[in-house]
Amino acid sequence: MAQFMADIRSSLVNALHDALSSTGVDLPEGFQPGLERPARRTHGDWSSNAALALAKRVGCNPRELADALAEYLRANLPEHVDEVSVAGPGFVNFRLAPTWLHSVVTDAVAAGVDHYGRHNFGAGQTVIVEFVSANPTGPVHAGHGRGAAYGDALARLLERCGFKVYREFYINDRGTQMDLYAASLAARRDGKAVPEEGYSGQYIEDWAAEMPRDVDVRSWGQQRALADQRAALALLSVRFDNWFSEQTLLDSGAIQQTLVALADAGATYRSEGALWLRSSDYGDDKDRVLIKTDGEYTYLLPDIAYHRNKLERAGAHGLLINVWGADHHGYVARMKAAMTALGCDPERLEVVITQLVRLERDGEEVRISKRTGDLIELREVVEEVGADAARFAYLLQSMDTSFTFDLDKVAAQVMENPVFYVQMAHARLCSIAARARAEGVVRADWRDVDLALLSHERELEMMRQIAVLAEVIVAAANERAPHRVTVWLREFASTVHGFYHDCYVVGTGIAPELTQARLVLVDAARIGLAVGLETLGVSAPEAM
RNA sequence: GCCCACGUAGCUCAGGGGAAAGAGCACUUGCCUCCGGAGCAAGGGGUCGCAGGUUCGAAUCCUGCCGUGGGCGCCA
Repeated sequence: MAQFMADIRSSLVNALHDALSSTGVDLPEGFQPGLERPARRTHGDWSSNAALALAKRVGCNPRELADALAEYLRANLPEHVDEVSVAGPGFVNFRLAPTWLHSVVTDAVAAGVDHYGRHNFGAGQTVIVEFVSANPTGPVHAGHGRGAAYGDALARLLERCGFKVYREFYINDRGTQMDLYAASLAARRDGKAVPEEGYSGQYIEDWAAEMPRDVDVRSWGQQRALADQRAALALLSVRFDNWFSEQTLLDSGAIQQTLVALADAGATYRSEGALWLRSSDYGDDKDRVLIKTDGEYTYLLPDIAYHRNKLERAGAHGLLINVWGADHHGYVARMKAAMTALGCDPERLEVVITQLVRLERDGEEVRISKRTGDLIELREVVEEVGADAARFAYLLQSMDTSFTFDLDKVAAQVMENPVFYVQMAHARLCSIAARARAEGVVRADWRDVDLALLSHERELEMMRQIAVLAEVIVAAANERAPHRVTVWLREFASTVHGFYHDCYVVGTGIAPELTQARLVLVDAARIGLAVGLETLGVSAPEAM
């Protein structure tokens, strides 16, 4: 599996190193020959720009250097390499032997869905991924869905890379917004107008109507909102390991301890009746208030205490990843400043900003507005389009782009909807295997099957892409970019449909040995699709 | 005004130092004796926002400008 990929890669890098030293090039400190997959297959399976990068230093023509490297490499062919060539301005291209692809297939089949594309470079490291963290003052809306799908997919990717991951939701269950929320609920229950700056929206009416008379409004309202959020997120298959209450930080004294720690660090001062954090000493634009003149904490102070708590739980080498909406980006500098003031490495806190979501229905924009109360709830979105389609749509693009979620298109169970295209590819592979069973084909052990029979371009392409998946998972995890997996899935599904169309597996005209080889390939491809879908948290149905 | 992200095909978006710019949708045209046609194949469609710079090489990195969205609270 990934083991093999690492091996082919390092074997090529080592070979390039040897070739370079044979030419007597004196290499810059720590030089690593570049090795990448060429955009065009005609350029080979792997390509190195080492000659281009070093030509100037050596003082010769890049082609000449590339020729010298290629000559050495041809005389000392690394394993699985069929051909070494020089092309373009001075690229050294490697073409691999089919044996390489055969091991890709057997690795995938041997590893299965649970182990293929699994890596262990994260072993021993804890990551706390905090996401959604909506206020407990109402339902989660469609915009939260993006953070929810993203946070969970990122967690899954990190888990596949060996990290110990905690999914965490921070509950702002105290402060001004909670007061306003409780006041709004009480007002509507009593048939009065909601207070100024209060919460309106239909859900306030509904919840106020179902609220018993003799309850603590705050507490009841909070439980009501949390239950609703939890249920809506569960509909999207997002579950948290920890729902962390801000109130517990007050109860445990953690906030007081944080104040003391900040004061000890000389990072606070009193001015104009408030307590300030010297955040501008630590990279923020300005200083920030921690305790208001009325004695109440700002949002920031408990949140600093919370991050301190998380760092402690994550351990010495632990990492915190926060997923915040674009409307919170201005908050990043002050939180990092606070972490720095407390003497911890700000690098251990990573904040991913997700750009906002635009909703469309029938090509018309649907406003996600809290003020008017006509927000589209996440629950509505999931109920309308389904959890799989919603997640796939949320994870289709980079989090850096604000994207348009078209409810009609995402809901459509048709080919133009990528999630069905990908799931269909998986179902088709399953149906081939089922067909083989129904036809009474006895599957040989994959170790006894001659994979050299797989020579159709569709088959070769499938094998190459299965190999790429293992790298895609690493890149997606390291770049915090689950959409890389989504992109791979779409491309791979396209190859699978092509294979399905061109390469029959069972049938009267198919040689039994070829059927066997293709059944193994079908299994490997099915595993690839299932692994990709699993890292996104999208189901891989056997039939549709 | 300052800060962040984005600007790539008609639309939604990949690619984020390398070789001739990609996908899906939409449009045009082919393909069902046979594992599900919910599919496959072919075609048209681009000054990669604009202008400089760095580099052997820039859609990609840097600077400025223009445009879009978001932020700039003792709200969260």
